[in-house]
Amino acid sequence: MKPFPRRKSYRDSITNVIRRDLMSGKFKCDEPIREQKLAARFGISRGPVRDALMQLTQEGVLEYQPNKGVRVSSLLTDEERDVVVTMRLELEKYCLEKFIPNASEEDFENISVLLERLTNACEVASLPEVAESDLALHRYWVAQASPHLESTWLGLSVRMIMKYSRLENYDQAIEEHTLIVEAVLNRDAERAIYYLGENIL
Amino acid sequence: MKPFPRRKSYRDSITNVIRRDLMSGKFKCDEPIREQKLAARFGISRGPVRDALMQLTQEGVLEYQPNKGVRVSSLLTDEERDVVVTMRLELEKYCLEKFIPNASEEDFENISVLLERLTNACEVASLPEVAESDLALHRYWVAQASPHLESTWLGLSVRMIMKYSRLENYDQAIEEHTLIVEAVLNRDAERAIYYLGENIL
DNA sequence: GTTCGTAAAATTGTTAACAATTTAATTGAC
DNA sequence: GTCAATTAAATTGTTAACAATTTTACGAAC
Repeated sequence: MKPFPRRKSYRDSITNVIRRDLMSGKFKCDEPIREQKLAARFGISRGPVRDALMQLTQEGVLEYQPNKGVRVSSLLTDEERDVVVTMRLELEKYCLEKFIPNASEEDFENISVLLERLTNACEVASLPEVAESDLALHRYWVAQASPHLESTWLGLSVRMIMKYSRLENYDQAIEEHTLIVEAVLNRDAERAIYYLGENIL
Repeated sequence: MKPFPRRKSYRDSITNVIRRDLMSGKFKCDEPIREQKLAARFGISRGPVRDALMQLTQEGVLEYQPNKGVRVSSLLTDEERDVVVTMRLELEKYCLEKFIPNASEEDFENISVLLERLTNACEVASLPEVAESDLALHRYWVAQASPHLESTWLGLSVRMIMKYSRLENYDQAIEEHTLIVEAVLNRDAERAIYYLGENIL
């Protein structure tokens, strides 16, 4: 019943928490999500919880039925996942191309930090942490290059990860992201995009 | 102040109404959207209005700032629109390929009706109606082929239309969609996809 | 025991009141 | 008159109560 720590708005905070739970498989597939339960867990009322659930529904992670609430969205088919991967790649390629030439030293600094966070998470082999820091790294250049398309990107990426996460191979994840980031730091867009293509599939 | 007609949930109804207003340019760009005003207009409370605004935010049509509400989202750049077009095309191609072989007679019937609705709207030259029936037609095979990705598709499509709508050329719209639908009715996926590519750009 | 209908419980949908925050207006000093 | 600080208004954020709907539990009839 302890009140949830409030950074900005409940909405964003609990959306992130629930999304992380979903990505790390804390809920079974097709399991219904109860507003009351979450509200109690976070020590707040149902209002913000509804907001969060609705946002995740729009991201495609949850499925909504009127008067019946939301359930964990059934996973994409292999074909659908392929389409999603292609779309995400298309979008993220554009973002990298746009981002790299204009990136500042501060950007590089931030990216390095994010890469290190990912590396640490991989070494501890904590799936939720890995998934989150993986997304956070990619998200950085997406947000910088095209804030308009950030939420579109997020929806694609989360669903990609939920289908079957290659994140199990932690060493490979470190390797791949290190290569991408190195290319970015050298402002070598072509190579960065090449390694991105290797990473996302 | 008359109460809004309720088909299923307020949420969906007013989301559609507001989206239509946005697509037909009823709100200026960057104009703030006031919850109270909309609630009064629909004769309901702020709750469902908030839901609708949030959904449209996730679609990318509105922009949200904590404690400041939502504004009409500034339009995509030309580059961003190109990316969105590519993504939508990728997604819709997949849906057509999936849909056409399995389509039933009832599907064909529904599609014919939707095409006729679009044609009528074009002849009356009513922009909101054209935009809506255009989306409704495409949406049909997307929903049939991949309900999982329907909301993703909708987000892309609405933003595409908002950027600059080629819908002004009504005769061309009729022509293009007639060709697509004809190909669909003949179960000719290849041709349907070809004309789709001509239509979406 | 099964099946149907009915009542109870649980859950979501909506509302109105209140709290917190932001924005606008007012006042005062200079 | 300009600018800053303070106050008032407007707006969003949150909550709790109530309404509507769905799900579950319970019996009665057969």
